[in-house]
Amino acid sequence: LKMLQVQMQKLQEDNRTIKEENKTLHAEKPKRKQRANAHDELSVHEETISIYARKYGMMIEMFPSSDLLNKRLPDSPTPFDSTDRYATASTQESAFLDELYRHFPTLLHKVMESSYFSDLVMKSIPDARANEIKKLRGVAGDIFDLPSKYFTNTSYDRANVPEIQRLLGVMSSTNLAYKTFPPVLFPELKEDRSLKTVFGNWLLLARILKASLHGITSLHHASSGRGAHTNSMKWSVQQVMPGCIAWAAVLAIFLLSPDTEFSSAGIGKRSTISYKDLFFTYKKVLVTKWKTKRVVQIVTNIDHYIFKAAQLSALDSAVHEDFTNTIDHALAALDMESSDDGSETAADVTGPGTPTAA
DNA sequence: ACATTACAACCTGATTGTCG
DNA sequence: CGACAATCAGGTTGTAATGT
Repeated sequence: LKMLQVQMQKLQEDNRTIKEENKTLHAEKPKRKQRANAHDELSVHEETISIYARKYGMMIEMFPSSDLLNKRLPDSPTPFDSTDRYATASTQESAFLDELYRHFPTLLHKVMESSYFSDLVMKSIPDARANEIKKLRGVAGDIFDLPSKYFTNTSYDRANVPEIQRLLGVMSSTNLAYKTFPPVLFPELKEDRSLKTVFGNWLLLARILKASLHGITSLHHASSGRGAHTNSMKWSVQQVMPGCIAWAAVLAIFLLSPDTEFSSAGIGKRSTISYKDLFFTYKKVLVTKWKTKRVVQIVTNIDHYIFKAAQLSALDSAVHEDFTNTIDHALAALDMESSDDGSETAADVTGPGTPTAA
């Protein structure tokens, strides 16, 4: 009897502590309810924010830091496309905010300091990206002109495929040293230390962007006009921006890498590639060189491939490529016409603006 | 120190929605 | 209705917290 009493006492004690614990747990639960209420107030904007966040993640910034999203726009911000954007940490932040506030419509500006906004943006970006990656994996074979089996199975041993090693400039599968500017970014895979021709393989980048913006079927035949809205319609995109070219370059490398998933932290688990750093570097190069002849040329090519060629009548892909070659050559000949504002930054005006071979 | 559980991030297949 | 893309729900995987 004594033993039972002792046991009973102990059980009661346990029960009390459990009840206490339960109380604190319940005390924390209402927070979620409150959040749900706050959610209701702001939820009118949910869809709008989500759409713009998805676009933002692809066209502007792949890896925004969540605390910067809540900052107020400075009175006289550094313009997002200013060449001295990257001069100091504070100009970078200022330009980031300038770009952020230009991207999201004025209607949303008052909501942008809430954590509801940043949470939603931070959730939407990887979500949208996963969607694009899935689409791209299906057509990666066509994009790279390689067997599609390399890409459809995420854990295919890409590290040991010689063609892919060549694209990434990796010598052996054991020594995994990835470059910031791998050969795949250069025309005819010819690396150029001075970076004069970087992003010169515009066709690859254009294919990636076209598949993402106009749907994967747009790669093979001109859209027949029916079907659901594509990203480009929902976002009303008419031209490419530095951010999305960098986005395409990063995704090209990711698709070739042995990584099986694209973490939102921006580091490849297997490859240890820092996609975040790559994106930052690529965007920086593109923003600071945006007005140079070479970059203007590349951007014009990409814009034509994605936005002009898409509207022309149905052509099968072989004819289609001949056609883009023609455009390419014509543009190379006309060169100056494509950059009517003409102002080039001091650096990188050398070189005869050779046409990029396709 | 190791095993287990809980949870979040991500991917995928299935479903839903939209257009001509 | 057919074709297509967006979205949802469920499964998988990696990881931090917790238990043994």
